[in-house]
Amino acid sequence: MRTGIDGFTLLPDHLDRAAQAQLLSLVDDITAVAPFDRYVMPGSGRPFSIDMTNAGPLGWVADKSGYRYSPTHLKTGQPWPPIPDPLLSLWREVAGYRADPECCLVNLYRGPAAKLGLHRDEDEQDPDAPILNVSLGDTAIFRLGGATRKDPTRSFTVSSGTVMLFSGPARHAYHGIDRILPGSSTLVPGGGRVNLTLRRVTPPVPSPQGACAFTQFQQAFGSTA
DNA sequence: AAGTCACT
DNA sequence: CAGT
Repeated sequence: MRTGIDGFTLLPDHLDRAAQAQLLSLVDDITAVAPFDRYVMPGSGRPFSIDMTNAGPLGWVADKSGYRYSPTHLKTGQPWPPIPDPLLSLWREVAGYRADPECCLVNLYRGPAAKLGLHRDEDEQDPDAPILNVSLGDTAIFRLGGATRKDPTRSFTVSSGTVMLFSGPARHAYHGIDRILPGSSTLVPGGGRVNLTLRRVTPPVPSPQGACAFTQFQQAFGSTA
């Protein structure tokens, strides 16, 4: 589907109700191990308005010191649970990337105050891998801009089962969630929206360019010297 | 500022 | 609703 920004793909209703319910159930399994957390913003220490957790070898975290990827949950200290197979399958089907994602960030938007301001995903070391986004539950008003904060933005709704892919230029585009439309879905008990974003964090080996055998050896086996 | 708001 |  074309939308104005190169590399952006919108797939409304890509997942049927059964698939949505399955993913939500898998999110329950994730949060049983890695409970939702309410991060605070770097510097200000003000809390986000949404709850977050992760699956995968690396999880996106935030605290007063900054944004980063962590192999463990900030509060429990435990590793994140693995990314469920159906999500890996979805990535392989839709993302068109040669390596699997390392992070599934789970965002829970609940209540009228839940939003996420315009931002770019720029904490990943692999700048080329696409980002895959899955909407579950209540409809959100999503905003998509461009490469800089000054670029024009436009908003549109994303309902449960919608999948979005950000590749190429859209991979680094500003985006955010303006608000949630309460009561727009019955999928999430008690209402709310669950958003999943699948990210590749580290560059896969061997790297596409710079295919130096020694570098590949170092990347594969680690360098201790 | 992965924020919030008032105003056009 | 989009921009400041």
